[in-house]
Amino acid sequence: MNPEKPQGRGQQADPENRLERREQILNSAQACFDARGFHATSTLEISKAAGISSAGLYHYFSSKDELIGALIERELKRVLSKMDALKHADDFFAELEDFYYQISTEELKGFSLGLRIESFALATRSKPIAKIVDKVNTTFLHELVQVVENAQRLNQVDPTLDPKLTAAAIMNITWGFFTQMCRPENTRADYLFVTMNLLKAGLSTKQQKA
Amino acid sequence: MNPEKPQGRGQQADPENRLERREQILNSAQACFDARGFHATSTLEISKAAGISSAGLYHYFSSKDELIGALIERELKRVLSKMDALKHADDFFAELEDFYYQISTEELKGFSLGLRIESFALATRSKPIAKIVDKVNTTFLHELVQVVENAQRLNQVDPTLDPKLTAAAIMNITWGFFTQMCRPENTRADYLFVTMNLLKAGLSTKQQKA
Amino acid sequence: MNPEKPQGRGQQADPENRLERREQILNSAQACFDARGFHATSTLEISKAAGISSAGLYHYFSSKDELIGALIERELKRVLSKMDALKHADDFFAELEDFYYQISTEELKGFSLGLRIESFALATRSKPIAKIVDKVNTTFLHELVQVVENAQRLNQVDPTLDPKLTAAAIMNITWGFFTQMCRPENTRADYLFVTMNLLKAGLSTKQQKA
Amino acid sequence: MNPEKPQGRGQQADPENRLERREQILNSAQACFDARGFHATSTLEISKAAGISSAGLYHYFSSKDELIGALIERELKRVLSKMDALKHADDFFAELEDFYYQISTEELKGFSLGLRIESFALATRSKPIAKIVDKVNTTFLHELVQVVENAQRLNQVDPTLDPKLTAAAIMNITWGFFTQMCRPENTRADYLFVTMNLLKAGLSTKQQKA
DNA sequence: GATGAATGAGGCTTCATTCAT
DNA sequence: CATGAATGAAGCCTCATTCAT
Repeated sequence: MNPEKPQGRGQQADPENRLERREQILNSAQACFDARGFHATSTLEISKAAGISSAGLYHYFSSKDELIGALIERELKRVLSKMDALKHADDFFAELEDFYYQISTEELKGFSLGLRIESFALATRSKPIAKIVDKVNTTFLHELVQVVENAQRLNQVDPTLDPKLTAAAIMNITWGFFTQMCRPENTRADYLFVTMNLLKAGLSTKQQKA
Repeated sequence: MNPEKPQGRGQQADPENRLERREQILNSAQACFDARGFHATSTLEISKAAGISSAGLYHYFSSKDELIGALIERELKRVLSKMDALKHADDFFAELEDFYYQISTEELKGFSLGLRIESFALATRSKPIAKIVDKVNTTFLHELVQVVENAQRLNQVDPTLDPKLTAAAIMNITWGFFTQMCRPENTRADYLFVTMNLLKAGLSTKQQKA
Repeated sequence: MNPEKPQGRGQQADPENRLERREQILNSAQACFDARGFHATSTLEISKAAGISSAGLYHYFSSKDELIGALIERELKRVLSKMDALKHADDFFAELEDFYYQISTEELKGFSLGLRIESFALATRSKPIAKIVDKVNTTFLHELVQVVENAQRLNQVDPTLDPKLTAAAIMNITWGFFTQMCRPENTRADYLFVTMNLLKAGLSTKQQKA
Repeated sequence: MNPEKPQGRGQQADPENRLERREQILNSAQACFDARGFHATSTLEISKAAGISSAGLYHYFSSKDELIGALIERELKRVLSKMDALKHADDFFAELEDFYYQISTEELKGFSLGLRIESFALATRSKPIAKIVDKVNTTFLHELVQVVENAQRLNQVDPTLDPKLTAAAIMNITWGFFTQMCRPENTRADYLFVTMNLLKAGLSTKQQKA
């Protein structure tokens, strides 16, 4: 209203601006959570990191839990975007390995592995978070089904396998990999190798009868 | 007065008594943690559940973290004791499936799966807990190696496989299973099936060359 | 509603207000400490006396120790302000006697003598407090040097004396006086007399050679 | 009673033994207090250092405050014993300087200077401790009077001075010295020099009219 | 929309002391 | 006399959230 105070890029009720700010806050929050975990990070820390007042946070998120939920959901989108490559992969197993590799080195710039596990743990205790985590998992699983079907079309994954169960198998082993990668004593190379071996042995089209 | 309950104030010349009491506290604590998680359970709750004063807790554990650590360690022992069956199994895969089955139904009367995941998450944030979790994992892995070697001797697991990497593969998939079982939407039967299939396909002795 | 008391919740755009509130808290804290000592006064007592919640205290001071430190520092300023009179005194010894008199009757409205001694005792045990107490002492000593130099210029204090050592002597005897005044059985008049005599005998310009 | 359990040097109701044990406890307590101060030292620490149970402590002292009181009183005796040398000194000022020197280097093996100040501070807050500290001071002052009278007899201290007031002056300056010595930034040599100078100037027999 | 102040509730821990044995 | 266990009371501090401006 006051032309003398345009405050940066405008701060009016511009709805786009609002979303942008929200995103910034999520970024700051993610950095804090990554560093110290959900529980150990206070809303004050987050607001400071985001450059707002602690009350300001509540204009964008109605509670800390909501913020965490939003973060988990956003993270899903980020991961899903990486799945297109998988869905249209020519070499399914190679692409999958690359996917694991990226996630475990956090090249995805998303959640740290620790936060991923923490989300799961949190879901055990908080209904709202549980809802979101479940939704994320369902979506992810659903995508995996498509990935599997594509790989079956290419005859890289055994076409006789049930796509849903196969997706579940991948999900299973993927989370196992995440879990193990959380402990720094575990060597990534080894676990990546082992993980892929298991998947190849279990899923790939058997060629012995040719 | 009641020789079965020499508790209350005063000295129990019996050093065994102390350990027993400690164990009782661990039990109460486990129940609380199982119900509400590590973070949401207060030391006051635990002490109440254990029938002591809040201060009394600190005669047995020097901090909440130590208590949690002791619990995690105790849990390891419980699980390890179940591994003897695995080590001397005649039918490795059948026994393993039973092991998973038990753990996922908590027939082991140990940690809930949620707590297992929570331990992992906690380890990411707390050095002391990390130490204990790592120790637990190392021990568990070490036992798995022996389990694998036995299964190889029986020619049920492919003898050409490296025992250590194979144990890691089992570890990986086991934790994946735990993780998935934490979400009630996931059907145990399905995941158990999928998990076992993956392991059988990946590890069992190939007979195609006969 | 009352423009004189814009307190309560909400933002006081006035940054001065914050300092004022801080000062109020310091006043309340000082009263409590004076009455019961540093250790025996709880943060709750202080906050009640200041009319805030226990948590509110921590908006102004990050810990009880910091509060104590701030108090000690503030006290220094109060005392220093009284030293101008000394620095520009026409009759050094008379002015000094008055200074002692004031301090020992707490006309300075500052720390009670007990608190002064307690600060010293605390400094022996707490590094942060030690730092502040040392700074206070150094400043005080430094001022005393100037006081001495002025008195030497007036030929009331022997000009051949080393100003620094002389200041130390005054410091020494001053603290001795404080200490003794803490015990109510000691008569102020006597000790004031004794203290001044010692100082006069030790410091004043010798005239016997005239 | 049981000849099989003579427990070291006998533990029967031997009253002498009791006193010995008490003394041992006082020693341990003093060490703890010296290291951490009265407040920061817990009765548990003391009992551990003394090699008794925490309940055992209460067989010898009815409370922590009583223990502290006993310690302060014991300390007085130790210091008093060092005053004989002063009372019969040939060279009063030299002997006094030595006395200061010893105390400030803790060659007396008694209280640290910090504890001395702390005692004073404590006396401001606790009636029972106040009583003891006052008694200690009175006794000490009384002894000083005799010391002064002796020095006057030797014509080293001006015989026209009132012995009581003179003793008070020494007391004053002594405590000032103690206080300053508590802060490590203050050089002992300087303060010792200054202290002695002040005393000599203020108290010694004036010879200018000879 | 934004803020700094304020807070109720609660968390973990410590301590001096007592009691039954 | 000696002890280990037990505890009530309290202490300091933190946090998610709200309110007045």
